[in-house]
Amino acid sequence: MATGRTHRPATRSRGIPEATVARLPLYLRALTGLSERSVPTVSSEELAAAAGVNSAKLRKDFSYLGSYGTRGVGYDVEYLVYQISRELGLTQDWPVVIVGIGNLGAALANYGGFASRGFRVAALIDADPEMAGKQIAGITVQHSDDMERIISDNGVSIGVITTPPGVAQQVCDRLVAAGITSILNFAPTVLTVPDGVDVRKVDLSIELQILAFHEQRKAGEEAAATDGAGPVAAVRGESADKGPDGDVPAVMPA
Amino acid sequence: MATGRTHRPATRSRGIPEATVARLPLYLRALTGLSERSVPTVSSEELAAAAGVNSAKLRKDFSYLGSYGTRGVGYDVEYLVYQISRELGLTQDWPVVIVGIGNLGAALANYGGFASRGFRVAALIDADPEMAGKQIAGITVQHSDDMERIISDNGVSIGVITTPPGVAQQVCDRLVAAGITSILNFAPTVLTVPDGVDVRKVDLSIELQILAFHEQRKAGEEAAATDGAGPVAAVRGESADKGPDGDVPAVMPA
DNA sequence: CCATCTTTGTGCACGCGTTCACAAAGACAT
DNA sequence: ATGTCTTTGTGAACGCGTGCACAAAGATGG
Repeated sequence: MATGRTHRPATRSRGIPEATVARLPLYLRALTGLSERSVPTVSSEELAAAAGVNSAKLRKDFSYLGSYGTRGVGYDVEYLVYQISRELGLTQDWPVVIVGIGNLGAALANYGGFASRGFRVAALIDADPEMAGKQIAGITVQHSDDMERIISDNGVSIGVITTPPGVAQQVCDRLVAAGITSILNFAPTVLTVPDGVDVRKVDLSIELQILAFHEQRKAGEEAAATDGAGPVAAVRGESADKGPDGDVPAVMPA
Repeated sequence: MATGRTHRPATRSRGIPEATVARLPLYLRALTGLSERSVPTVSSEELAAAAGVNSAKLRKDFSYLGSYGTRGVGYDVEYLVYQISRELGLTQDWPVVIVGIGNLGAALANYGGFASRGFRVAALIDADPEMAGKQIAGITVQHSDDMERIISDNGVSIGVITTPPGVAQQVCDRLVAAGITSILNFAPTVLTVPDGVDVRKVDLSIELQILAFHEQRKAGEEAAATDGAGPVAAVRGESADKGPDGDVPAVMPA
């Protein structure tokens, strides 16, 4: 049962709760904005509003990092920017490889937010020989045959997977074997990795489906309020063309 | 003062916990795979493995939907696909607009996963007059002047924002005013919306920063284990708790 | 029909995360 | 120095999510 974990078992990294870690980048972004406007200090209330969270939560989050505030005044913006950056490991440079240079991979390569804060796209890798040699965002695409060498030579530890789902696990395995220990997965697949490797997934389809759920609920409530007749009347008409996959009529067994 | 919750206050939609809703798409994907391979039934253990979750959790999740399993046998794949699809509102068609047709917006427009299950890109909208009229993924880009009409005419209730952060809030406001009630936000900004509007955000930069945190932690532990001369060498003084006083090096990550 | 075996559905306990509420700490004015 | 005022840092309560462990339910075979 060497099954890799997909989800971190709440390791409680170093006393800093996972939920707090996930919010630190949010605070950092808000603080950077203040820093650019030369705001010297900020209260937990103000910063919380800017980050869209509860102020008590923010204070508790910061308390895990240490006592960096001054009572009666607030937090020193520059100092806090530095402390959070350091805590997140952004004072060093993280080389990143992107594997799978389709539309999404190319978009990410061009995405400014990548380079902005401690991350540097060290290489773009694709399995298509046609792609190799092409320039994207000023970076030459390399063939996946050289994956291991590229990762080793550049000391890369973070990989981004933007391949089709069919090859994602296979790519993942090679990345891990080559020394990658953190993966950001855009492919709609459950990746299995050994212990010690972190995987975070970004799944557009899932996000949309969650929105659809709430949207449906809203429509249902609204309809129930206006009238009992059905909002979802023609729901299952749908019919015809349907999927490349064996999408089925889905009969109702008892 | 404007309401504007960014985070849903755990509405507990209709007895179905939010955490469960977030996992339903995962189950649905695994089930679709089984369906394509004509697997008739599946046990909670098998399906949980395929979805990368705990089997008890999966059973509990399904219990919120009803008692759809058969003890001693498992779950009927087709039936479950239908039930989950219905619960998520995927038996109807959801028209979606994408606003901001840069690299990312174009990538999403081309993304197959969009159309695959209940979602249809009804329109691509951009503020640049140069973009208007161009064809992307077989869809003609329209100018943002027509945003309200497009949304109204097509009965769109879900919007995707892939604009630069500077205009995201403004675009969001217009979308909401035009009738959009669910937003998927890719811009690195905290969006403020009225009650009744759902926002989910996808933030590449934040995901990377979370990975960096864990990566740094791993490097630190490793270095501590192998003693002093770790691979990352000059990560930082780290050890002692810095100067408690305002001795601030304060780096400025642009 | 009864025994056995498999698998679901769930009661229960536990831990994490969130929020409230307030005492302690420091700034600032007099 | 002293009092007042602001804001932090945190103890404590609460609710949600998770996972264990098991009884109930149904299939299956004799």
